[in-house]
Amino acid sequence: MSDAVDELLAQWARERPDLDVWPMGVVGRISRLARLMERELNGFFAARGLGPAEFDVLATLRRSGPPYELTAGALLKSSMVTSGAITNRVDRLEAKGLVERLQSAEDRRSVPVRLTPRGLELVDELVALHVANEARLLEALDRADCDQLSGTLRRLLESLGDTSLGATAAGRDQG
Amino acid sequence: MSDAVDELLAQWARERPDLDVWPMGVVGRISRLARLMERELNGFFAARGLGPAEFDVLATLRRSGPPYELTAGALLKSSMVTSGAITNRVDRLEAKGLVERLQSAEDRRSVPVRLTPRGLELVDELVALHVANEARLLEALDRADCDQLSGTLRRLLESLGDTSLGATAAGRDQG
DNA sequence: ATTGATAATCTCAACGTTGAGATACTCTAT
DNA sequence: ATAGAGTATCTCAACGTTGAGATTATCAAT
Repeated sequence: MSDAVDELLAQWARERPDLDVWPMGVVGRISRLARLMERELNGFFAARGLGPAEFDVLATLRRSGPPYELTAGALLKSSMVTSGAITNRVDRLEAKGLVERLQSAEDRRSVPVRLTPRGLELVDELVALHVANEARLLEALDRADCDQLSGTLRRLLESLGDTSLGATAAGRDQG
Repeated sequence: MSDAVDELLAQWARERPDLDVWPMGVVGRISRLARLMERELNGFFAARGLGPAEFDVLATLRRSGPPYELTAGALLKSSMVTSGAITNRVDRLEAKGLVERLQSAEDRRSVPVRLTPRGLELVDELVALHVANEARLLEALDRADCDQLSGTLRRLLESLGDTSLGATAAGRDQG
C-alpha cells in the first residue's frame, strides 16, 4: 500500500533524481498525521463546546493534582505557545466558568489559575472520552506497534530537546 | 531516558489511576514533534524570505514536472488547507515574482499557476537545502529506524484515509 | 437557446496565535 | 532606603487560516 507521501516521494524521484529526499518520508508523515489528528480532535472538542487548546489548559490543571491550580507562567511553560495565547485561553475558559483567576499571596505578579468545580467535573468526564477517541485513531496499529512507535518518537523528541514539560514546553493536544 | 510526554503520562497515572492513557503517548508525541519540526522549518525558510506554506506551493509546482503549472484547485487538493489560504499564498508568491497566474484557454473558471524562471531556480536551490535540514532533524535515528518509522506512520495515514495527494489533500511541510 | 445544477476561484469577516512592548511587582546590592 | 535588574502577566497590532458566501463560468437537459 502507499499513502500520499509515497506519491510525493515518487514525484521528486522523477523530477530530481539527483536528490535523495527520503527525510521527507519521515518529516512529511509526522506533519500530515499531526494535521489529520488535530482535525479529528477539533471535531471531538467542538462538539462539546471547547477547542483543543482550551482542553489542553483544563487537562494541564487537572493532571497537576489538587488544588488543580497553576500560575499563568506554569501553564505557559507546559503549552508550547506564547504568553498572549495563554492569556486568551484563560480568558475564554474563565468566561465559560471552567477556571478562575486568583490572587497570589506571595507574589502579586503571578496569577494562579484554578479549575472551578464545573471545570474539574468537565475535564474528568472529557479525558476518558478523549483517550478513547485517540485510541480509535490508532486502531490500525496493535499495541506492540504503538509501543515501538512511541519509543522511536521519544528518541527523536529527546534529541530535539523536548525533555521536560516545565523546562522546555509541552505541546497542545497531548491530553 | 524520558521526554516531556513521559512526564505527562506519569502525571495522569498518578491523578487518574483508573484510566490507561497510553494513546496520549503516541498522539502527543506526533503532535509535539510536528510542532517542534515546524518551528525548525519556519526558521529555515524565514531566513530565506519565505514561509513553509509558500515553499509548499513552490515545491508542489516543481515536483509536478514541466511546465511547472497547476490550477489553483489542484494546489488546493494537495495542500490540506482551504481555498482562501491558497488564494493568499499564491498572492504572496505572485507579489514576489516566484509564480504567475495564467488564463486558462479551455476553462476560464480555473486559474493555472506557474513557476516563473526565478521561482523554478529558487525552489531547485532550496529543496536540496531543505532536505539536508530535515535530515539534520532526524540525526538521532539511523536509516533503519527511519524506514521502520515511515512504515508505521504510513499504515496510520492509510487508515485515516490519506491515500492520495489529489484525492484527499496533502499537508504542508512535506517538501 | 435557455434554465438549472455544478464547478473553480476569490472575498471577507471572524478566529487564534505571535511577538514586541507595556505594566506591575520583586529581588539584589549597595 | 533605593536604584536597577529581573520576573510575571497582559496588551495589541499584524499575520495566516477558516469557512461561508459571492462571482463567474461550464455542462446537461430540454
